[in-house]
Order: sequence, then structure tokens, then C-alpha cells
Amino acid sequence: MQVNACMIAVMTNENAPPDADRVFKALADPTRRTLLDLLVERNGQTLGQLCANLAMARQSVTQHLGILEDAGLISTRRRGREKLHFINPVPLHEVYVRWVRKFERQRLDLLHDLKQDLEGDGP
Amino acid sequence: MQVNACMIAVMTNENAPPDADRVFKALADPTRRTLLDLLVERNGQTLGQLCANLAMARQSVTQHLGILEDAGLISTRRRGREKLHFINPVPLHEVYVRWVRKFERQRLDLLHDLKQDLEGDGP
DNA sequence: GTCAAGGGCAGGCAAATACCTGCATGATGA
DNA sequence: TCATCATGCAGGTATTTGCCTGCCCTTGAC
Repeated sequence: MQVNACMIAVMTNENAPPDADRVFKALADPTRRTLLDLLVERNGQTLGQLCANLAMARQSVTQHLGILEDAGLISTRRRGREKLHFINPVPLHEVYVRWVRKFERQRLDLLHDLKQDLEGDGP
Repeated sequence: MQVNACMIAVMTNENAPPDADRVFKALADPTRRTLLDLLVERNGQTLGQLCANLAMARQSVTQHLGILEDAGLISTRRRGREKLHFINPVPLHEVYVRWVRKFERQRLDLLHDLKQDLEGDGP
């Protein structure tokens, strides 16, 4: 695989402010999560290809893709009259680092306490 | 710390269907994320205590807490006339396991490809 | 050039959302 | 008991959201 400008932009997160709010709002819709799933299956699909799986007007899919792009979760590239869509895993990772980890700490503490308690209740 | 019925419910996720949609929708609002942050800081706060940090009518905060509880992100317990709110990290972990990880794979692949490419371009 | 394919843009509409006010209810303490 | 504190419940409204239809622009094949 060749590294191109698009991938560099993806890795460095150039054209997407790491706005947690946009990322969460983008992920809040099932249609948009389906779109991301479709792109995980096969990256670089066109609008038309994505529409084929969605039982929805093309324009609605365009709106959803726009929201995903604003959140930085996908990036696009034009090839002739087609528009290709690529997934961008970076914002989700940043949300994980900044957001999910602190809850993970609480979860592990709970597990620890539970384990301690169960051991204390042994015979 | 003593393990009680509430904690067991939290760990086993009794009263909360692991509905990814509700979790994402619940996390999509900044007020609700602030509420979770407040509970991470100090667990077991009452409605009134949480309201004190939020420049918003009490009833609105109640609504937000209800949505968080429906998503299984918090659980509550009554103490006299007060209602205590506890954070529940389990649904967020499930969302991470089911959702963030597959993107993490894509991210690491991108990093790998980028590394390979940069090494290939060396002197 | 001509024409179909792929996509963009604008406007509209119904439902969901995020606030609010007003009043009712149960618990606490003098 | 009775006043007060913490919370619940029932609407009400303005904004946002998700979907649509209709029309226009570019691209590629002939």
C-alpha cells in the first residue's frame, strides 16, 4: 500500500478539529454507525455504493456523510465524477484516550473491590 | 469499601440492556457528559449537588439524568428524601469493546503502513 | 455535441430534543 | 403538626434533526 497525501492528512488529523462533541453527536445516529461499518468492511466506497445498502434517499446519505466528515471520522477524495469515502480512526481514538479511559479506571476499581470482597467472604 | 447490591447490579449490568444506541445518544449531549464528569470526580452525588454546577433548571437536569440512567451509564439509590447517583462504567466499556476496537485495528494498520513507507524512503 | 451517471444545493416537513414554568408529593426537623 | 427541603410529574415552546422532493452542475461514454 502506498502512503499518499490523504493518508497523511488522516494520520495528522489536519482538516478536523478534535471536537469531542461532534464525534459523539456523529456516532449518536444508527445510520451513521452503519455507514462507518460499511466503510470498515470496504474502505473507499462511493456515495452511490453506500446508498445501495441503506434504503434511504441519496441526499439523506449525503447529509449523514457530511456530519461524519465534519466530525473527522471520514475523509473524502474525488476521482473523476465519483467521490470516495475513507474512514479515519484517529478522532475515535482521541475520544477513547480522553474520555473512556477514566471510566475504565472506575471499572477496574470496582472489579478490584468486588474481588477483595468475595475473597473476604470465603470459607 | 463494601460491596453491596447496587454494585453487584452495576457489575452484572442487571437493569440496563446494553443498547449501544442509547449509550451513544446519551453521550451526545455536553451537559450529560459534564454530569458524568462530576460523578467521576465524586461519586454518589444528589440531584441538588449536581444542579449546583450546571446553570440550568433542576427539572432539566433530572431529564438528563434519566437519559443517562436509561442508557445504563448511571444507577441511583434513594437515601431518605435524597436520590444518590452512581456512575456505571460497564456500558461504556462494552461500547469500547464492540465499537472502538475495530477502528483501532484500522488505525494501527495505517501507522504500520506509514512507518513502512517512511523507512522505504530513507537514504 | 449529446446524454446518462454521479453528485451538489435549496427548501420543506414531521418528529425528537432541550430547555422552561407550575404544581404535587414524600421526608425531615422544630 | 407543620413548615421546609429534595424531588417527581405534567404540560409548553423553540430549536435541532432526519428525512424527503425538486432542480442544477460536472464527468465520462458514445
